[in-house]
Amino acid sequence: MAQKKLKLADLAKLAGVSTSTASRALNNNPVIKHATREHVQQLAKQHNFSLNTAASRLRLQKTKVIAVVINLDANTEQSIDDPFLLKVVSDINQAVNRQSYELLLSNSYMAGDDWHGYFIDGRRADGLIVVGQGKHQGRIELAAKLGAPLVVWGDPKTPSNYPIVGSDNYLGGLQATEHLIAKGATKLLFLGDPGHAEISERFRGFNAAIAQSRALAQPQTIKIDITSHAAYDAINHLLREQGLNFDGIFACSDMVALGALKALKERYISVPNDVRLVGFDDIAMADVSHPSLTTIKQNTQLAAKILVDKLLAQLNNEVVDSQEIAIELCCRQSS
Amino acid sequence: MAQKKLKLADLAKLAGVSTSTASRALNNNPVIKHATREHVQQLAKQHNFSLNTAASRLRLQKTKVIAVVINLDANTEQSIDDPFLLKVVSDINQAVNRQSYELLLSNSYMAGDDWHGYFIDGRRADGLIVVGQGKHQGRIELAAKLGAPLVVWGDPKTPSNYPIVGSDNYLGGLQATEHLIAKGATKLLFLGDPGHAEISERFRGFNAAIAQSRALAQPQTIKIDITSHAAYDAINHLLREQGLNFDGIFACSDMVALGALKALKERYISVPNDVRLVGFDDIAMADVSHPSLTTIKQNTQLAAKILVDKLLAQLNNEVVDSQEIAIELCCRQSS
DNA sequence: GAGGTTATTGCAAACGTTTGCAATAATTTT
DNA sequence: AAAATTATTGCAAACGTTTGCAATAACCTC
Repeated sequence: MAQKKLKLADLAKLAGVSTSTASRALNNNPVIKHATREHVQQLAKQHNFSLNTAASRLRLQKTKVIAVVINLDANTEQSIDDPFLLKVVSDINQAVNRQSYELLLSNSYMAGDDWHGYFIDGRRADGLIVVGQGKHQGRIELAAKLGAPLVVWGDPKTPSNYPIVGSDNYLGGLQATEHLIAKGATKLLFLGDPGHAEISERFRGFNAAIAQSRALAQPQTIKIDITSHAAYDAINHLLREQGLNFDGIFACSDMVALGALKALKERYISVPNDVRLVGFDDIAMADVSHPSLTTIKQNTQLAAKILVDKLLAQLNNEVVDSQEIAIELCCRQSS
Repeated sequence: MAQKKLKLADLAKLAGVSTSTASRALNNNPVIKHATREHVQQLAKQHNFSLNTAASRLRLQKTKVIAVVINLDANTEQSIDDPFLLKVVSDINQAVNRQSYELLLSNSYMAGDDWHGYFIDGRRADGLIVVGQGKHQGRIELAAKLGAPLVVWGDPKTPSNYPIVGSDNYLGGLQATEHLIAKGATKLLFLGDPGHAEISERFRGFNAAIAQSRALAQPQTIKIDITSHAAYDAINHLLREQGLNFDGIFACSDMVALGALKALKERYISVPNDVRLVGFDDIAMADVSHPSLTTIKQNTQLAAKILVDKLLAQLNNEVVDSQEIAIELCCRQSS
């Protein structure tokens, strides 16, 4: 029970070698004789020895930690509870671990405004992954300018002094809308908040698809918070005020789509017969919903891997660029 | 741009005081004259100074970090993607931050089997919150025995040498089932995996409710992985083989319930008219689904706060017990 | 078997804080 | 105004690693 913590010097004494040798043995330094290395390592295992990372980090000046900052606008309802964001974090966690780094989960509450100071100078992490571009990029820009190794999940088309990884939102919006049109929709509705960088790209794709096509009614745009609740309310409101004056919805996220779907089903408006509906993200619920949701799938697993790779490349002093991840239309029952 | 990192000694020199004084000034040590403290702090702000946490942790022998370990059985499909678990993690994150601790997100992949060694001896964290009791408690028990400050999200009724915080699963199962019966269900079906500690309690409640009641058919139990997909398959299989031989389902989680719901809706079985359905958790989707899902709400926010409080109490050498969190029946359209 | 190489180990310094104790400066008491 | 007290500050050690360099041990070569 809770015996005194073994330090490297103790382990070395047990093995009958110096601390330096023990250190090198544990780190598989090839300069150490095979036999002694084995001996030390076996002893370490036997006594459940673990290095003091605080000391190690101090000495090495690196932490083997990557901080993930959830960067949400204070004035939006889209929260850390958003299933898609959580999925992104979870995938990043896996990717980080696979590179044997650890993940410090953080948010602006803890980190304040000077992320470089807090994480990098403070030696809390070697680099930052920022999830969520937000509407204002000030803090990210600042951290990047101060030299923080950093990579952002967001809209890759945004000009920036830091690399951004994210889906091809424009193409996603375009394909989603083309799909709606192909399925016969003529009166289109966009549901989302074009104030967000990523969503504005989806919106651009939406408009481009409509411009390409002929004989379509003027599309409607409803600006709402990116939550299912806001979508539900918005659709209810629209139906109440103006009746069913649309036959195709491109929702900026699956949660938004599902909120809209609920409002439609409650009024016995058939999806996809009366209204075709396409979402964005491909969260788990898209497939479980009934009707299942046609959506633009974001490959978060691949994105997570690329985010981490790009961050590690920066730690390695390489220069890296923004990158777009291919999206994929998942055609299901709602369209 | 990326100038040399300021260390405390440098800041002290700037302020014209010794390192000790600077240190005390930054830590608001009352022994320091008010004027000098202000001076040092203002200088620190001005130069974006941050303490090197590695050095600080080494000296103080504590990290101000809490590790959260996602503890899932290797052989189950329920994954880190489970929306409910992610919600729990997210709520813990908030609670941890509110106590000005940081959150190290981890899993068995990184931590190996000796959590005490890895996190505590390794000075990666001051304490552990284990999310998910799993089917086997070996690693948790071991860590606790070795003296790791630790608290578990799981089934509080499980006898253990460590505190467990979780919902009153028995009562939840009981109330859910009583509700199904009150709504007229007579042929009940339990959907889940009683091998899990928490779910076995829900199952016990399910059976108790049935035992209390008269004139009910023998209930069915289908053992499945805790995923919507498994539930969907199971219900489909059951309907195909035996037809509709139940009129009430208690699903062990909302994801399971939603999977079941989809299978039912695809065969035009009315929920709640033909089959009443109750889930567990109250994830965001429960409300968005159509029909919306009656469920047993787990108060994850409160639970997170309690988990953190109990952990900090342990760090303070207090002895803490397991604790049950009250659940609440959320009656919606599916029943 | 002496001289030269090479393989293996150990010494000691450094990473940047915090803090007990001693030292000094400021204030009060007599 | 000297002595006694108290309020501030500084010195130096310690936290536990890692690593450049020097030292030793082992092996070759002729």
